[in-house]
Amino acid sequence: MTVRVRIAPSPTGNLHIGTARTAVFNWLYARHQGGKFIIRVEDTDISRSRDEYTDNILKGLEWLGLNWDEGPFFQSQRLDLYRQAVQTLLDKGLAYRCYCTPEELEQMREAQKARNEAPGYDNRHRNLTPEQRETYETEGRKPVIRFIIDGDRQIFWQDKIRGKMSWKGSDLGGDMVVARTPEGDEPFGQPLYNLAVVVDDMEMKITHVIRGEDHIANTAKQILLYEALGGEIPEFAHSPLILNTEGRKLSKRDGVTSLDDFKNMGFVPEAIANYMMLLGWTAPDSTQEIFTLEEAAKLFTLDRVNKAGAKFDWDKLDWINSQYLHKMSPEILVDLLIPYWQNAGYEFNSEGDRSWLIELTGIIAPSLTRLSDAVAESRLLFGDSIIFDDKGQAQIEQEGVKEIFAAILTAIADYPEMTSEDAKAIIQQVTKEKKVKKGFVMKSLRAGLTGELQGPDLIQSWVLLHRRGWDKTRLQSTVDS
RNA sequence: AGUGCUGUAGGCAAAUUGGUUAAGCCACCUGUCUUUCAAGUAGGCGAUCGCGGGUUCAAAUCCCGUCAGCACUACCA
Repeated sequence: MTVRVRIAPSPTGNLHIGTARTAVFNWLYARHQGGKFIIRVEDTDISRSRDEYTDNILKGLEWLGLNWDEGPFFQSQRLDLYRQAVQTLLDKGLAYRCYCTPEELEQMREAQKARNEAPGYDNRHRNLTPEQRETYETEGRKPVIRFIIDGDRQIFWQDKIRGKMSWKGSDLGGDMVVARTPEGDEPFGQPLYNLAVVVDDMEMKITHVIRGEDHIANTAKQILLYEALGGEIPEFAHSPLILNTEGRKLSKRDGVTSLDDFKNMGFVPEAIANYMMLLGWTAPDSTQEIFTLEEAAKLFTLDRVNKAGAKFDWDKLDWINSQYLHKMSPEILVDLLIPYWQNAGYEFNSEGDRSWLIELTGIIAPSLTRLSDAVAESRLLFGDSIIFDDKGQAQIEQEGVKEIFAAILTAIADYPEMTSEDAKAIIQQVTKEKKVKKGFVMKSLRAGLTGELQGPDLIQSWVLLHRRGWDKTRLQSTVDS
């Protein structure tokens, strides 16, 4: 039997980080098993679904590296299938028309709440007489279709992550709505989520449903639907949720939750995918944490997925991201950095200055945590002028600094092309000549060159500045001041 | 309110399924390197395994009880 799993996003917003994590787990499982990873867009709620979100979700999954084998399929194009299923349920007497109005239902729930009871439908229209039905029809009331849930039924399944699960029918909130109120003259309206999911999973021969634990209650309802429709019940695996710092389910309200947000903050897809898989899963040897999707796929099994929810930890994500940035070659990293520099308005030509930019990338790479850090890390190395911070300013105002700079300016005139060795030699020479400590020269030079007292390696920075003639303009401005 | 799930250091987590001082990573602290910072490297601090009983020579692991957190209870997905 070939394993077939799916990710079923709903296009009611941009790709959410929780959806991305579920997608990662599904992808890893499919690849580990040599199975198929399928995408199905659950857009049955037409009022909330939008094409731009679908686009965003698909692009996001692609960007993460989660290539799929089938789809994307769209539920909105498969409505007939669901309608047939609803009709089947009706024909078999497993579903019925409920004429309750939203107001009546609301009243019922409030009454239940007042009595301190769990809210749920009381199945009041399950056994309507033909006369009652006729009355409602003539009143012009349009029915929803409800699927009968046997309160005495005990539903079991063996969850691949949580083990034995058990649910009682009477705790499912009453007979469930599977089709909405019809808009026009149809016999029933838009089929709903739980039904569509089951119909699709049956039809697409999904073997393993891997999803978040917020779907546990749905599972019991869906199993009943599988039985009613005569489908083979797949395996279920409910992963823990991603929690915010307060320990609640991460939601849009927490601000940064869409994959785009993470992308814009300077995280690379490899790092995000890596962190996502670590949220709940541990490799067999339990010590390795840096994995590409392909590496993890070789080791991924559901029984090593943890059951407890995991709080999202920015520090850890940052660290993982830095690991990827640090081992990336400058030739590749530079292309990721260029947009940030452009955005910052730095002075360069992405083609003409490419080799210079690659060199710059090599210098600042070790200090990058996020791509966006490149702006601050390289700020001191762009432009013919500089801005001094307090410490830098204090340094160049010290006795003898201008003379040192003048000597250096004289020296570099002899070096149209200056190497690191040349730079060191110049420093050595000036130190001797001015009879000062080498540390003083270095510190002053750093201040005169970058305006600050700390930053990337001084020699390398200088060589870089020299190649664009900015060391001369910068030092000269101090000498002239 | 019901139902379900979960509970190991600040965070992520492991523990060959009862057996020596409860792994590892992030964060934090320190040394080292670089005459700067970061990175790297070496080391360190931090947990009476939610709590209370019980079984046992031995329990994070088994049993009973208890508490807490979260999720779900839509004509959303």
